[in-house]
Amino acid sequence: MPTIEAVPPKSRLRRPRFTEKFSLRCYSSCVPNTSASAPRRRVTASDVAAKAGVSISTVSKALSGNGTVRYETRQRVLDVARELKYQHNEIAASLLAGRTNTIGVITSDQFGRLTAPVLVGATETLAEDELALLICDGRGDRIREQYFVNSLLRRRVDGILVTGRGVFGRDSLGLDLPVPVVYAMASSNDPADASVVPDDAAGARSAAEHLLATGRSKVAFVSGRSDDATRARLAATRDVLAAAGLDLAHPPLVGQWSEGWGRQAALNLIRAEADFDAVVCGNDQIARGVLDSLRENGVRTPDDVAVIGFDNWDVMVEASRPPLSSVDLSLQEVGRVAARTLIEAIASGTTVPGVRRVACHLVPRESTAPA
Amino acid sequence: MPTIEAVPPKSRLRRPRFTEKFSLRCYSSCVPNTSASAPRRRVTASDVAAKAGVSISTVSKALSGNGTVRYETRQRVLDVARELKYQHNEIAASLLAGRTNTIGVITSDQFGRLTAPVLVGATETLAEDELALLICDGRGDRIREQYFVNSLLRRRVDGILVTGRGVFGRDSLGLDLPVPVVYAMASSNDPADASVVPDDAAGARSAAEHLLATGRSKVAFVSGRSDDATRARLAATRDVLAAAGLDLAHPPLVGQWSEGWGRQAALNLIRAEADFDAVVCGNDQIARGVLDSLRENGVRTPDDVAVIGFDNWDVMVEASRPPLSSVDLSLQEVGRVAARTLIEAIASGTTVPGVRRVACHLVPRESTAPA
DNA sequence: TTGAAAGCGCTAACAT
DNA sequence: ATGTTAGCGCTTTCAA
Repeated sequence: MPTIEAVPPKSRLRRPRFTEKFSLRCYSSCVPNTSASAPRRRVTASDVAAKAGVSISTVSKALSGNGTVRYETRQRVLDVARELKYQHNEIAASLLAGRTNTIGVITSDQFGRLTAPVLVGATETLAEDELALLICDGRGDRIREQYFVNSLLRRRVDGILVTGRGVFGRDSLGLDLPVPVVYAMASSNDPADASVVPDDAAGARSAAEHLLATGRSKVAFVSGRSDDATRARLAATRDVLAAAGLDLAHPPLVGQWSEGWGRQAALNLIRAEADFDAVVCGNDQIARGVLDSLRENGVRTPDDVAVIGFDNWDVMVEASRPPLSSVDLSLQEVGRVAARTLIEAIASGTTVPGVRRVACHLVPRESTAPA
Repeated sequence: MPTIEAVPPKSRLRRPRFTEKFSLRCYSSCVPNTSASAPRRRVTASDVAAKAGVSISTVSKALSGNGTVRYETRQRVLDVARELKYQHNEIAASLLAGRTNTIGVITSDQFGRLTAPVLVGATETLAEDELALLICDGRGDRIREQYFVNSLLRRRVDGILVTGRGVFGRDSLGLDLPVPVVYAMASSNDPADASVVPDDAAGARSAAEHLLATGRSKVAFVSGRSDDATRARLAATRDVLAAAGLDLAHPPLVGQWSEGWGRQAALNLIRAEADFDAVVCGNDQIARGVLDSLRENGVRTPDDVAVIGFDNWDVMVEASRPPLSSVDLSLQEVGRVAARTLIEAIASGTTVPGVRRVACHLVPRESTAPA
């Protein structure tokens, strides 16, 4: 006979509070919403057991498919569960399993243009494995990050994903964390960490090769503030040119990551009477500025000059005149790879260190059509 | 004497698996990552208790500040906890408290331009109350949404936030959910639900008033595909004009939400030889297209024609020539209000139904400077 | 095939 | 002031 529990639903009027005022902030100091009317009682396995006339453990077995249960019994349990709208309590299960099937994400860039696609890729991959994402916005602030890391660990996440907004190095969250950490679109300065970034250099290489292949040879380079990404792309561009016995048609122009700077840079090139038939730009905004400025100064694209951007940002490439060729950083793929890396680290218990580079791909459009 | 538990750490080599193949999918079918090396054992309150020579409940009291503990005892417990790097297990606490301090978020728009700011505002407000966010990407697909709602409920979230990408109505998630639901930047078709959206009409009104106040009187209207937002803005614009004894200078032009359409629409106005001195645009992209097209056709902004957009999207307003005046939809504030609404609903146990409209604010820039 | 019992890590009455 | 005890909802030996 199953235990029929007639325990009166113990009303929890008051949410337990922590008011830890001492140095060790293990707990959260909590919200002042004490008003609470008792939350609706949820159906538990014991409710199902009672109604189905079996024990709780039989319910567990029937629902999980783990133990051995007679066919009819299982059917009855399933029916009752459905009828009662029973929902498995994953919190309780987590407690026992020592695993929450939850990943913590710390962004440095809220949900910016760079972070968002990474997150989309990651959520997708994690969702396939039924892993949920707990998101925190670290804003690139060490204090906030540390705070959220602790918060995530207290919630017993199985792993942590840190997203950044560039390939440049950032401080490690630390190696002594009890769960694996993977950096996406950011690389940790600590070589023992695992990071996933777009392969900027390869992207720049394919851009330069594309230009050469479509008959250009006098390439100019315009980018935003000098950083790792700009350096890598510039070096790669020069490599490809050098391999063809060429060099840049004009010293690299480095300024802001904006359309305004793109327009200015194009003017500079024109005023300097530089002899160029192609411009590689650090991002799509710069490229668009270059395009506009060239057009307004009587330089035709792609007839006279080819222009290529980075990011393949739909809003920019489509609105450009002509539509802009661009190097897609495959940010969603970066997110997916990071997620898979994390999943594997969790499964294996060890993180394979190092920087993984995800291939970029060139998306040719009219702005680099052969002259 | 405290119970000194010498239980050998039961290694959990295998993650418990569900292979439920029958109709009732209460549980997840799980990931095939069985390889697992045992996750590092975490420090528990009982470890702290043992080392501090007190009982577990004393540890709880000392750490939470709830019971009464002698000063020295508390200090000792705190010291040991810090030394052992004890981290409060919120999963266990949740189980008992019947509350997870976690909110589920279902987006319809991944992390698009509209959803992202809403999310930023919401995360901010929720984080202030130590609430975490579990994010799912519903992609506006009913099946996926339902799936994620169940997933969130199994994880026992305290409430659900649904974000959309417009003020237009959407299907309700249902009213029989055990936790409160709030719709942000989307309004549920069910009047019993709580929704938070930007006050589009008021925004359009302030735009029109701004134009009149700066000496314009012949207003044209260009927007994207006809929807609730467009209708509300158009009606509001007409109201303001009517109140001044005016009407639109040209029938409204409705097309796509793109720069290309903006350029086309401006051409249409010019070719139709419409007599206009201002254009209200449905979003910043359209406005920018209008600006570009006007300039390229010898119409000066703001001298001849004022142009105003919607969204106040930094990338667009700053790159426009001249910088674009725009109605900011206050999306972060929408997110914040939605979060607060949800927090209150959770605290009170009842959701106050209805649509809350958040004020928009006009950001005037050069494109509407007095002629 | 099923159920009783122990326990995941914590909290909260109730003793002492 | 501290400890004992009884759970929260679930899984999982182990016995029956």
